[in-house]
Amino acid sequence: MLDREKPPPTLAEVARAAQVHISTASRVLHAADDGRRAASAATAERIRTVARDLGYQRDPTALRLRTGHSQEIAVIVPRLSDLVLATMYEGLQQRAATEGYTTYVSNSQDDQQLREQFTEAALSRRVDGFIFGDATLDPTFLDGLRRRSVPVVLVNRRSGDHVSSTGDDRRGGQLVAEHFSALGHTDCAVVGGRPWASTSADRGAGFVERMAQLGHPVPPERVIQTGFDAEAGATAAATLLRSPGRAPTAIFAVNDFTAIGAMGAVRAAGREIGRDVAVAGYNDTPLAALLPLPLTSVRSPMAEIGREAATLLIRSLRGESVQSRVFAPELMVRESTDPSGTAAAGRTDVVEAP
Amino acid sequence: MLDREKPPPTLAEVARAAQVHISTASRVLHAADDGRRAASAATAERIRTVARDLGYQRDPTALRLRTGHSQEIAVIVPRLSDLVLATMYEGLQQRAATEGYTTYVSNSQDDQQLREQFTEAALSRRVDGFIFGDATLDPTFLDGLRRRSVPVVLVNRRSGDHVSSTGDDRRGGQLVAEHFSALGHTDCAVVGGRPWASTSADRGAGFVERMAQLGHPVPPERVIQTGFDAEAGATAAATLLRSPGRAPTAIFAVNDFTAIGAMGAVRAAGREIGRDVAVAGYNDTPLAALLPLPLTSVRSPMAEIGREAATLLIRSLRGESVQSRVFAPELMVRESTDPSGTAAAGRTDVVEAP
DNA sequence: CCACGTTACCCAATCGTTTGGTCCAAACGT
DNA sequence: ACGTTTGGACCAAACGATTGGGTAACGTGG
Repeated sequence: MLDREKPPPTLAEVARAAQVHISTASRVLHAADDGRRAASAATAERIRTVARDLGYQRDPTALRLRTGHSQEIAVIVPRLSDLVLATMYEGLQQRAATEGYTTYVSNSQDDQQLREQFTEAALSRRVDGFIFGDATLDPTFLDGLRRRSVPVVLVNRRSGDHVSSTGDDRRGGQLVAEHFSALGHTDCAVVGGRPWASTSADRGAGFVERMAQLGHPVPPERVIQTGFDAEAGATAAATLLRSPGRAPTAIFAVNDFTAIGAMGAVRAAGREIGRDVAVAGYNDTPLAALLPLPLTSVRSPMAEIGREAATLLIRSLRGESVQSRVFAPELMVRESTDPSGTAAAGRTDVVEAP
Repeated sequence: MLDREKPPPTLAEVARAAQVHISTASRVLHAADDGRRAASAATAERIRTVARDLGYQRDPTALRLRTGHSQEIAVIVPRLSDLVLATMYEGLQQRAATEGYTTYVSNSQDDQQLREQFTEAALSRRVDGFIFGDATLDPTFLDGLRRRSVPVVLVNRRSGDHVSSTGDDRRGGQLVAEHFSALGHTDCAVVGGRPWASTSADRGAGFVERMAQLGHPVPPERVIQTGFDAEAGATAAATLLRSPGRAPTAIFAVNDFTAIGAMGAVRAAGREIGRDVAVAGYNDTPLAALLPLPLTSVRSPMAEIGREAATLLIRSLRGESVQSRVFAPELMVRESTDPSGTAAAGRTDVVEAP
């Protein structure tokens, strides 16, 4: 119970109260050098009780100044109001906290200038390492940090050969392709995302590649990358639906928000979702299952991906060598692609990834 | 450009290079005492150029140790994956950053034990102040912090007489009541929220109170408080729709996520949203307008509310006296309550709050 | 009785800043 | 011409911890 009125007790006060030297108290309370040089059992116990009684808590600021380690991790994400990143951050923050690290987070909005600005600011605050959730496929910026030997781990998006914790996006795209194909769709489209984000790029590539293998190639003009929000999905889908020639019968949106936008556009065009046009999303956000028309989506373990990112960074801060982790996705089939529940033989719930 | 290989230059190195005493350099570079005791113009300029050339950046850790101010703000929210809180946090973090404060955030999940745990942890890290986004109407916990003279500001939810930055939730509920009443609904219900959260309590109270004034009282069993997520909205709405007697013709969900859940339940019950049952939400999240069936919702300036919370706390840290801010809401009418656009005379967009 | 290894401590330097105190010289007022 | 102010700069003591380097006291084997 710290009180702001009178400042918290210092190590010196504890030492005085226990009638020992401050250094002895330090060694006893935080036996860094495995207690070899600590005090006798009796003295140690006395120091500990005094510390407890006084409510002593080591001042982290002084510790940092002395040791040079801030025990802080900077996290940079495109937007925290993106549920996917927020969830990953929750997992990451929780893991970091249990390992004694505190995290603090900034939104780069996928803007290179803001990204650099936050990075330099964090560096000047002497953070121990970084977790980037906003990496681009072009690793130039990250390579620069590596050259300055700044510890970095990526989350959600991969880039170059930097260590990352991600879902298997290519596989996720393939799962959707297999599902669409099984439902008999031969004329498909991909909406949303950005070419420089590995998530959407890999999801799209996996989808297109598998579709081609299955004999139904997706022409380039059927891949419309407009962004990650609902609005992006709406405009892309609207474009597809009024394109010359046959409109697609199935749309793969690279995340649930673009999927929701796409569903809106489908409905606005007077088509029925699921029946006329199938729509699938990605990430299986909590909303997907609860939408007025439940959305088929690829589930990736977002919190787990976040936790792993924190673990990877902390281990690499300890000098261990670490390598990227990739998490397997699952396809969750729902009415937006399969209104009558035919594909999964009457089931509308989990379909395991192979 | 800091490099992790060789440690960044210290003030002492700058002073040596500029041939002045370290204290002179300190005063010149960070004129705390309004420059009265600083150096001559020539010396000052010399020190500044040397500092720039060496890439000097003041070590925040040493600063904190010396001054006792951490320049840090702890933020505690129920869940960062809740878009509303995430958006407020974005605004708050941004404002804090421009004022030279860094923020760090934890999820309490509305659990009192976690809340206390995070608070004590932050206190032991010597944060300068707190912003709580998870306050309960019962101010006991916050009163305790005040007694220990810990600077606190609330965001989103109010509590007791603690300083807060919130939307005018009561007024928002009234707006929805007026809208429903104008559409001819006499039989309404409220779903979602928790009795101990001022947001949902005030929204519900404002709605019920105005509805009664307008001659259509809402019976207590028509107010079902189940939580804040989509699932909560779905179960509450399902209960209402299969209740004995007449089912309500209009549902006010205390936020957009519960509204989405409620819409799902309405559809699952075979009723048409907007025509058979009107549904309104709260917060006007970006999704609301882009749903397959656009959702009527009360807009509150979330980012602005967050920014103001940061401003209030920082000003109170500076010793200024501050008071709570309440932001006016606007009703955004869309198809989920008004499918043909009659109410707003053909318009489906903004209706200003009076 | 002495040399020596242990045990159980204490001492003091150090991390990078800020800031009240001191001091000298130049400027100033009368 | 002589005290008094003041601008400009230096000195050194903090802030709260860690940690390598002493050093008494004590037991023990030769």
